[in-house]
Amino acid sequence: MLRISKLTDYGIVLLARFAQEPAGTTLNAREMAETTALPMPVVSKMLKTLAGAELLRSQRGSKGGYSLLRDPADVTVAELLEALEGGVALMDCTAGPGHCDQEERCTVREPWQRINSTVLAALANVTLAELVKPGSAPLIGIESASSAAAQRAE
Amino acid sequence: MLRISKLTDYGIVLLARFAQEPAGTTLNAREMAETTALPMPVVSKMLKTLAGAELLRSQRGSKGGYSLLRDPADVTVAELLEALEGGVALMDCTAGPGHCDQEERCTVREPWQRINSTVLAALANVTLAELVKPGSAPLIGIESASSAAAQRAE
DNA sequence: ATTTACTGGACCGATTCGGTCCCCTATCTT
DNA sequence: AAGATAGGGGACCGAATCGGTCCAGTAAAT
Ligand code: FES
Ligand code: FES
Repeated sequence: MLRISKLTDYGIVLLARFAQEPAGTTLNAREMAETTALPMPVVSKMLKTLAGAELLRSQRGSKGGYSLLRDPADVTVAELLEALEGGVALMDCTAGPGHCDQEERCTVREPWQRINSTVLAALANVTLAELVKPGSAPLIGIESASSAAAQRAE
Repeated sequence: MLRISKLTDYGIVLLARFAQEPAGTTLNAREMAETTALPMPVVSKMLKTLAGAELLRSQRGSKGGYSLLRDPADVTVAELLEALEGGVALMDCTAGPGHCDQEERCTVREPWQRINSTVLAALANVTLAELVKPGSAPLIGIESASSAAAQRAE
């Protein structure tokens, strides 16, 4: 259904939570679980993943926790998906040659590549900072696109 | 991994196959299986689905088969995904209220809606006809988006 | 009546998803 | 040094989805 996984969403929620704090704030898993009302094991798991992706810095031991490693304005949603879901490829075929055994016959392959690029571009154009601050939404081509779609619908 | 299912892809390949023929051409499941080199049961299943979605007209009996019901230039990729995968909702939460039990707390919900709209718009801007004819690719904002992403990457 | 071909749905193995648990190691506090 | 705290790594599990097959039924042409 063209959906990203719930876990990934949770991961992003967590990251957004960090982005709301002053830069460098350290929060531990328990605190995160409380403020997001998510089950502790899930929070822990996702934080680990995010740390592994070099998005969070982890600090062990008592008084430990996680802190945001990068400027929220520099982290794109595309990157997050990359880190949490291992890449954005609308279909196996899009990921590169060798994934589909009928790449020759297939006439739709190349157009899909372009579509995939478009989607990726859309995701790369939104940053973590923009996820936190509502209001200004500099999403590319959304008006032109939706109006075009509206025209088409007539 | 933000991917559409293989079956869906196959369905689109089949549809594209029809779009290449003169309008109204009737092809049966066996023929489709041959020209696409896909296993017959799969082809059959997807054709049924497509017929159910009112994209193909089905004709039973001997000399029967399927034929394209709509003008390829009027069918958008977004529609296809809608029909084959039951909607485009990046995450459960995006599909509407009541899917996620923390809609209140969640600060990322609304921004995601916009992102979802953007992706949807991108998909709604490509028609079946454009999938078949390569070359001209009027994908929205792809240059502006990729250049914006490039700027960001610096 | 026979043959062709779509229809509807059951069904199955394999993978992924969502989520939990446990043991280990690092660090801070006292 | 001892104890408490907190992350790291990974196994693990049930449930849902995915990819694909199969078959009994029905409509149409000849
Ligand atoms: S390349 Fe895989 S279906 Fe087109
Ligand atoms: S509304 Fe479901 S996670 Fe934000």
